[in-house]
Parts: sequence; C-alpha cells; structure tokens
Amino acid sequence: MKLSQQGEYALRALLVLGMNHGPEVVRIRDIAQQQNITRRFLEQILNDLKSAVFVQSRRGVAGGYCLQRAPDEISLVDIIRHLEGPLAPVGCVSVNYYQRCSCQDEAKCAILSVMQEVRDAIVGALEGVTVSHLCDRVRDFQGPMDNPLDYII
Amino acid sequence: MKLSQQGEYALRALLVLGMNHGPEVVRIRDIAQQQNITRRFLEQILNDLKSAVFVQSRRGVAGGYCLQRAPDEISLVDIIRHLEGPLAPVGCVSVNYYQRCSCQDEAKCAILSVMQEVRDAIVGALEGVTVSHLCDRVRDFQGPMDNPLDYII
DNA sequence: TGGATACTTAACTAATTTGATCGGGATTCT
DNA sequence: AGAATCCCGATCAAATTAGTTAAGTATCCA
Repeated sequence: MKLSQQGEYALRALLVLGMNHGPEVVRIRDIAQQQNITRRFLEQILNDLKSAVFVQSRRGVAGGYCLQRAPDEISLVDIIRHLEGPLAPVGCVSVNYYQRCSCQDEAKCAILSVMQEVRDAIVGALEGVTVSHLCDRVRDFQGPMDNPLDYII
Repeated sequence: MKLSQQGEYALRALLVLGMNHGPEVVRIRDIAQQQNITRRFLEQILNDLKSAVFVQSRRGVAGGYCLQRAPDEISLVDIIRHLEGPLAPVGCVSVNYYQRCSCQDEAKCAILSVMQEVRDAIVGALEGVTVSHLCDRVRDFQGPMDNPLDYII
C-alpha cells in the first residue's frame, strides 16, 4: 500500500474539511493555497471524493466543499481503498480487490500466507481511524486556534 | 508497500533456492519453467538479487544459482526493501528511504503519524520472517517430497 | 582447443500509471 | 446580467513496470 501524491492531497483536503466541519463550506482555492496544491489538480481530486460520497459541494458564488458525513463516520480505510485500490501488497490476498495470482495453488502458497499477514497488519493499523481522529491529533499537536485554515495539516 | 510482479518472482525464486539449499546449484531455466516466468526476465531478477548479495551464481556447464547465505539469515524485510524500496506508505515516514514531504511541519502532521503506524505494522508483520520460515510453511502445507523443484511455491 | 552450456550486461520497447494542465460549461448569489 | 465557484472531459509529459533483444563472458568436457 503506497500512498500516491493524489492520495496524500486527498487526505489533507479531507482533514482541512474535517477541521472546518460545520455549516460553512470551504473553497477549493483556499485549500489549494493553504496546502500548496495546484487548484486544478485539487478540483479533480475533490470531484473524485465527491463521487465517492466523502464530500459534498455547493456551486456558485458562496460555493465550496464540505464533508458529506460527520468526521467520525469517515474512515481512513474507506478513503484509501477508494483512492488507491487494494491495501494488500498482492492482489491474491486482497479482500475487496481480489485477483487470482500465478501461483499453482493458493491454499499452499507460502508467499501468499505471509502477504496475508501484512495485509491484516495494514488494515489493523488503519481501521477505526477516522477523519475525526485525525482532527483530534492535529489539535493535540497544536494549541487552540481561531481559524481552522490556520492549522498545520 | 505493493509487491510488483518482479518482486513476487524474486520471492518465488528465492523460495525455490531455499527449498533446494545445499551444495548444488539450480539453473535459471528450471526455476523459470517451474514458476512460469520467462527465462530472460528471471535472469534479470536473479542478477539483481546477486548484486544485492542474496544469491550466488556459478557459470558454465554445471552452472546455476544458490542462496548466498543460509535461508534463516535471509530476511523478507531486507529482500522487499531492496526490491521495492520503502515499506512505508509515504516517504516521510520511511526509515531507510526517508524523503521530506510537502507538509508544513512533520512534527505536527497528523497524516504522517497515522502512516507511521501503518509502516510499523508492515515492518512488524515482515521482520523476523526469513526464507527459512517460508520453506517451513511450504513443507507444512505439503507432505515430504523427493525433488525440491516439485514443491508448489 | 573447440563447442556446448549457462550466466552477464546493457540497451531497448510497449503499455500503464501518475501527476498534472487546459478549456470551456453549469450554477448560484447579488 | 455578471462575477464567483464548482464541473467535466480531453490531453499530455514523465515515470514506472514488465518484459525483450542481442551480444557478450566464464566454465566444463571431450
């Protein structure tokens, strides 16, 4: 499971939206500026996150993005699986993106059995972690602040 | 940490050599045939494994490859790190391939801190697993056999 | 010594993925 | 109406991946 640049940007954007959770909406431009991501690229990413129902948008003059669900209902496992595909190091041990591999007999494949353990370890580390938890960490790392966009994310 | 085709082939080849550990040497061609890898590609892979001192070769008529060290001294972590680069999902939490990321302050980066945990989980699942352990698993999965090349790997 | 066998090395290629960029269209607020 | 903002599809260059090709070099044996 390697996180692509796009994946990292997505997580950062979601975290900004998490810190800013409320009735208000955040503009792409603001996230892009603060996180140093090109606006166009971030548009694309947020669009993708929208189609996956992680975020919601409002168009027009006072438009922008916000989380679709509460921060504690958005799990990192789900986000990463959506963005990056399988968490497993090899397709044949992926639960959600299973792909037959070229070994002769999966039941007797020693490599598969190790990779299974790696996969479980990764899932174990990610499952249960939500955007809300990330926000908590950010707040732990830093003192209280006025503007959510000021947080280092 | 995603395992490439090349990485999988490398592990399989090492496992074959592990099962065949002894004074004798195994020909590329035999490994390639048994594991259904093109000979040329496997040549390349074994060559790489040789330059990383995992395997050893003998040229000429009775030539072939064997492990450089004892199977229980060759760790999967080392192999995978050599073949695939960082185990960590993002460069900024990689111990052996560290790369500064674009976040403002790593000490306060919530995403980094989660990824750190993922990395540790992956390392935890892999460290301590050696080629010898893989061989044990293969033998557990299957009964005893005469020819190591007959094992399903 | 010559030829067969097997590893060695470097360069090349085709397909896919990644990380964007671009232009213009659709919506909403004032 | 017009400015601000999101929406969407096409395009593109660089990097990576999975091989392939071709010309070696070393070793052994008859």
